[in-house]
Amino acid sequence: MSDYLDTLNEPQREGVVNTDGPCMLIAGAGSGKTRVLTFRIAELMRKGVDPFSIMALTFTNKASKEMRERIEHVVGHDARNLWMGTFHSVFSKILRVEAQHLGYPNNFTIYDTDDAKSLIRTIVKEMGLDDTVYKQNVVYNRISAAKNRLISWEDYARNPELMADDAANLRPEMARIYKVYAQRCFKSGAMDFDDLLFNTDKLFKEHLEVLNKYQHRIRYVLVDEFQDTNLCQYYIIRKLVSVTRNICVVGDDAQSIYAFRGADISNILNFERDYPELKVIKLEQNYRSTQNIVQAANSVIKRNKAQIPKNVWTSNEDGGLIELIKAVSDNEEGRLVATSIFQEKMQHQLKFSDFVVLYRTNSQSRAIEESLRRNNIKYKIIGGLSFYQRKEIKDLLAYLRFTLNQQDEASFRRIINLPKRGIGDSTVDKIVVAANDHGTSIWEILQNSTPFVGGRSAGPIDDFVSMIKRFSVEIQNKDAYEASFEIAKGSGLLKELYEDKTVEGLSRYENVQELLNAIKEFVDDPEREDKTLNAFLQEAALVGGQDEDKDKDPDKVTLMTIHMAKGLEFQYVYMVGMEEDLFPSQMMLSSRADLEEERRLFYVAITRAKKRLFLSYALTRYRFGRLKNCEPSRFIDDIDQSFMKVSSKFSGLESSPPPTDYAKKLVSGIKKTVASTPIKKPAASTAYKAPADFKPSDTSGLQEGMQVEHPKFGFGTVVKMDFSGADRKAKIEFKEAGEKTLLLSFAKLRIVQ
DNA sequence: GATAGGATGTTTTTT
DNA sequence: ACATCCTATC
Repeated sequence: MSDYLDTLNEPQREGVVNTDGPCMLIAGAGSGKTRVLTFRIAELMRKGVDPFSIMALTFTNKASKEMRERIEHVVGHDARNLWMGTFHSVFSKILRVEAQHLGYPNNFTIYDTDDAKSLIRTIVKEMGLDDTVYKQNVVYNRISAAKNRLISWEDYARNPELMADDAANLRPEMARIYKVYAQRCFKSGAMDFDDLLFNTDKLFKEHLEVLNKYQHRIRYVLVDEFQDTNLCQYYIIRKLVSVTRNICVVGDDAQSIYAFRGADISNILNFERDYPELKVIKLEQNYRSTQNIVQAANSVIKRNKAQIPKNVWTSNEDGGLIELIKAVSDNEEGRLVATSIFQEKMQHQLKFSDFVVLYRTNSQSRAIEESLRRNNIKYKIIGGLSFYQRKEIKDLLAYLRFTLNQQDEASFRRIINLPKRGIGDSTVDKIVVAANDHGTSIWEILQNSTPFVGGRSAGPIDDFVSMIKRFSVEIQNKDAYEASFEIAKGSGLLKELYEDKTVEGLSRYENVQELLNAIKEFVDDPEREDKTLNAFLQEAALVGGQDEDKDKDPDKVTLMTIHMAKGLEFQYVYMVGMEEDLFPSQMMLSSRADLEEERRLFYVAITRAKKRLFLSYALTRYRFGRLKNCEPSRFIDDIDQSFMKVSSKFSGLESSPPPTDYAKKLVSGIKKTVASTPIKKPAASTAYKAPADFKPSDTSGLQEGMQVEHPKFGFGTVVKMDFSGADRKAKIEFKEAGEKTLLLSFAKLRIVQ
């Protein structure tokens, strides 16, 4: 534990050793900032600082988990006593203890973005407003931005600037929606993600004795990815450290890519104003990338105006030049990337896992996936829906939440008619309106619903109420797992999913089982103190549920958006879709600030690469179902051209080029015209006749990319194998019948090749 | 009150 | 292209 200082360079060492007073570490890409942060915490503990008085805040669960592990590696078991976690989880823990000061119950519910948006939608409808003007996304973002800037609904309504802005944008009722939304959340005993921070600030502002308690309890605060903090987060930490002034923030203004969700880069740019005695340390040596990559990245970022001057350098080798790949179409782009990956892998004896394909938008993954599949290159996609966002999971969680908190309107709306029990939307609206009119709660109305709803609904409502009451008893008498299991059964959710024998239904059933397993694991975890269902729900709400990588084959090419790649590194990086309007996104062209954020995003993409970087663009691309002509991105020109070369072997102009997709499209277009009547899919599936000698093959060795024949659907290609559940599934793209997901234990498949 | 088919609106993402 | 949401219909 004593020798870690020897492994650091001078600025890193300074960042570790100067533990007291305000400190800002400006950490260039690949400069080892996480190491500094972990060693700094270790150093504090070595000096005898109680881990209970150190708070380390991150933005993602992944980052906090990683940091905790690294610290534990250095200081051992004591690390678990640190206040360490995401902003949201750390402050929701404080709020759970102090909720009563704000008039909230201790078991308040946490609304995720979906819950919040659907509540907003019902409110907009209820107020009789035009939901094409007051779109849920627009309203949500507006309210969220207000909370991030510490503007309460009261402040909002009396802020002339905001009101004028809303009036100018023809949405004058925004302030009223904010007000109703805030009140409804409060009445529901619920906080959305922004409330967790907004209310923490409110708590500290309005209850100085509480603030004082935490100011003395927490002596050191460290913030990772400081460039991503919003005003609200900054105010909270500033209040917390105002006694000790022991605040250390780490960040890189060049990698600030989250302004769209409230991150305020001025926090980092103006930090010194609040702390004149600030010690600024710059970590400028890059240990990750080659000379060419580091310098190319520098040449890009220097085109931005708003930034802290720094000089990122490396002593690494020059490395290969950055290659530019031109393609005729998005499909050809995919193919060229796949070919290049294959060649580079062979030539340099690399693993698939050394490669990443980055894109600006998720929709770009399709063309890439297809070509990787065709070339038998294994890949995985990071991102998309997380476990806790699936409908069936949210449904069961809503039952659990409502059983614990019967004021929760969002959960109530979700489960009242699920499974179908004859209580429709109009009845639900009547109940909610009655509760609001009488100044009472939904639950009160439900228990005596006859005066408010049509006679037909009264019976089912009574049944619902007694069911929830039964569940409440279960929760008091049983542990979280057993109670949840009873609720899943008793509500009819499990039964309904069990009876759905489609592949999707099966996987939904398995997902619910998996949720129950997670609760069991939670209950059985000997390290956990609070094993209540409430604690589980709080945690579940705050983990994005990045599905753990328990993949048995880790050697795969990674596909993801640039945003997801932040903080990661790969030997080879393919940045695809380098086209105007796509990257930079057309929506980011309106202001200089937006374009600069987009350029920082490009900077992040470049600096993920350790050895080689490839950029590619296509001249045509399908977007929103139409073929579009594209121009190369201006960002390509942002790179100092001395670090680049245009790839000639892939330019499609060589002697025997494979037929381009463009050419294929022409051909298929001609065929279509000749056939003149487009064949409808159902007609096609009946047209196929299985040969008389059809014999199903043994499918135990079935793999992605294999060609198969099905007695009903005809010929197809295996697109994806799914081993996650008890039953193996295969997603197959049939030539005539389209894409189907089949259970291998049932499906009769003949392997063609 | 349930359901099927038409209109609609599409960045990025965490909590 | 595609998913989601709303509306017309049973």
